[in-house]
Amino acid sequence: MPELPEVETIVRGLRPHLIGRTFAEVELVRSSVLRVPDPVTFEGLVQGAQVVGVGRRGKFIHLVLRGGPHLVIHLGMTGTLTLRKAPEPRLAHTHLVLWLDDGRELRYRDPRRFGRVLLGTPGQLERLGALPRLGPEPLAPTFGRSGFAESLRRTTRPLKAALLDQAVVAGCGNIYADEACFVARVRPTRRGRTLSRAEAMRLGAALPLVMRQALGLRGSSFADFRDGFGAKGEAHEALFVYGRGGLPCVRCGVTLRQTRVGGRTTVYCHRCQR
DNA sequence: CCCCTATCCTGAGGGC
DNA sequence: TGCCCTCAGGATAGGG
Repeated sequence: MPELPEVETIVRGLRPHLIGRTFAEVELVRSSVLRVPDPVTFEGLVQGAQVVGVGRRGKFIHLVLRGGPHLVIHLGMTGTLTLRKAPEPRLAHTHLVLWLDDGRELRYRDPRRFGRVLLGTPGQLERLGALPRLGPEPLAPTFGRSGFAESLRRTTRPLKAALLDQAVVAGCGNIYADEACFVARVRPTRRGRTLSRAEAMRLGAALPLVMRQALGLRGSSFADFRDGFGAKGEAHEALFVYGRGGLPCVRCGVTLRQTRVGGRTTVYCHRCQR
């Protein structure tokens, strides 16, 4: 499941390879991955367009095209965006192939199809309501002053549900929500309202910390995540709680508890986290 | 307004 | 060996 560190790994890897390149050919294999008006316009606008920027907002990848439109890609659960030499075999569930002017292909693949592709200027996409409202960026230097900690203290939802809400904080998913709660020593089941100022501040510090750590290890690869060249990350080997229900807490040794919060599997240490 | 649940989708893994 | 069942979860629609 690509979250912020995984998406940022892809963006940083692809950027120097894509900037300045032109999309020579567009192959839209499964047009239902497009969530914008019509496939014909899509192909017309993307074909021949030059990439002038590669960025990220939350879990959305933005390929900025000359003239203003953004090709926006969300990877959902199982999406990958990889650069390949044309003759390399194409995996099943490859929904979109963009041929570059240097003989390589940018391939968008997503077996579970929770991802999507958008195209439009930022203004157009906003008017269409195609992009959700996104909260502050955990890696931004201003994150500490973004009001994130305060917004946690205003909700009656469980912490876990608030952390997964992209309007509260951009880019957090199931892995790093659990990891941040562990580092901040707060139970993900706690209602936001019940947090002390100190606990909310600890979460505000923990989230950028766990994400920077994961980014340094090029993301967590369980089943699906691959970087822009098909390689796995190593961050999953350094996780404290995610995927470790029933195993001993790395801090105190007690058995980690696994439960469901906000419809998601949630793992925490009932001794370290209060 | 806010919160919660069901839904989309495929592949992996367990049980028999 | 193969079949069936369950489970994984990001975002969103719709109900309470």
